[in-house]
Amino acid sequence: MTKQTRGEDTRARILVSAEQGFAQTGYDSTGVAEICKAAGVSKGAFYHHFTSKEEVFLELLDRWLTSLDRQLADVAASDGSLQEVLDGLSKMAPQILQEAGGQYAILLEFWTKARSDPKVWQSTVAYFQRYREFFVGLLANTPGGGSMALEERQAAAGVLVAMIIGLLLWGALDPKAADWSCVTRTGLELFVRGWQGKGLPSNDRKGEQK
Amino acid sequence: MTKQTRGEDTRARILVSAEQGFAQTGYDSTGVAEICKAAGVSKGAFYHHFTSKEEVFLELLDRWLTSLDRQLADVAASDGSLQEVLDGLSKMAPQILQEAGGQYAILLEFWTKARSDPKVWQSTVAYFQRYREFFVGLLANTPGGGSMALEERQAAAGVLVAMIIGLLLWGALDPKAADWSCVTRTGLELFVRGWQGKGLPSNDRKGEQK
DNA sequence: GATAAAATACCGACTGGTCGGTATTTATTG
DNA sequence: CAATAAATACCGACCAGTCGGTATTTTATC
Repeated sequence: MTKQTRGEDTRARILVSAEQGFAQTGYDSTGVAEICKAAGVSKGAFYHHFTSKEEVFLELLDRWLTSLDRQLADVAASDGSLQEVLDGLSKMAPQILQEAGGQYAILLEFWTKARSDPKVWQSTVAYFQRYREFFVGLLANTPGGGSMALEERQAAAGVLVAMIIGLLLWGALDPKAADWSCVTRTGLELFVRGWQGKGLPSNDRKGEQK
Repeated sequence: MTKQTRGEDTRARILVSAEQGFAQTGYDSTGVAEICKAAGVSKGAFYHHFTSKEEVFLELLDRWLTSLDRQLADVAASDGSLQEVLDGLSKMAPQILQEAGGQYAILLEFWTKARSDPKVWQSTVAYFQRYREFFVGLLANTPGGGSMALEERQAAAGVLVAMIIGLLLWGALDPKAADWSCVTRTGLELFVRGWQGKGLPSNDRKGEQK
């Protein structure tokens, strides 16, 4: 093993162990010593590759966001309709939510730390927004969606993102509380139906009561 | 001031300061000394009234859940329809979300700590479920809702709760990102429309009518 | 291609400071 | 003079980060 690859390997092992630690017990309660032990590496090696524990965290966040961007770009490039994209999301759901119980639990850590760390906050909030804007664009392509006021589309897109956030959080916290992929599918279905019925003034103003 | 009232006052001040601290900077980064200082109280007083920092946290959680139960009971007792209840929620939203940026930020702390503390986890998860079950009951009272399979109602109720969770989290994290009461209203509207259109195979299969 | 020099990867004992919690003392009330 | 409430000084565990030193690989020189 050449020197360089060895170094890269060590670095990678540290990142993996840190991610596991953060995901399982949180940033604060995961000590550097612990990470090192799990990675089979000394503290010296740790601080050889990273200047601080926080730097490790930020790199993990960065990697996560990058992969997210890639996924988003993929979906956006496919140029599908709302229905298609949400169907796609539906299909991705089981896999993502599967991981949510395990590795994706680090999501919670990102959101938690966003409160105290401005850098993390900015990144976190920014990708919420990015997702929302993405959906705003999508909604404009639905029948009647183009004529909708921007605010309405923004609000609806916000709802969608909030729903996804909620599902991820709840799913990560309590994977066995429900069949999450089923709930996700239902949520997206309801959303689409609600949105498509929005133009029509039918059932809302006077219609039902019970 | 009698001895007893003095004690109660001290105790209350500690709780308030602790809540503020936890909400603003999180459980871990809020030291006991800090809480005491904010409350204008000594460490001795703190440990006179509480056996540990964690006990304070659990009491705050307990109070929060109790008040939540009360609200839930109120709404349930009113025996309203889905529409009415969600309208009620819509009206409560501005107030709650107002506080979300400030005091309700402690919600995040509860959810965070739920990951590492089994007690907190149990409580947290339990009230998610309780809320969901509440909505399941409500959904049964909608036109056509009674005939719906239990799983469908559960999934839909889960969606609703997830949406609310997402809105609270996002709203607490970034109060200025949107007009949250508007987004909430939109979300509930979309949900109701989506749910009421659910029985009918209308919009997506073939034509449309109601 | 041998050898010296430099750079890189790594080790682990140690430190400085933080923080939850305790022990002891002092004040206040009934 | 009890007994409760509150203040102060202090302890010990823990932990992020440091530092002096070693081992291994690469580069330079002849």
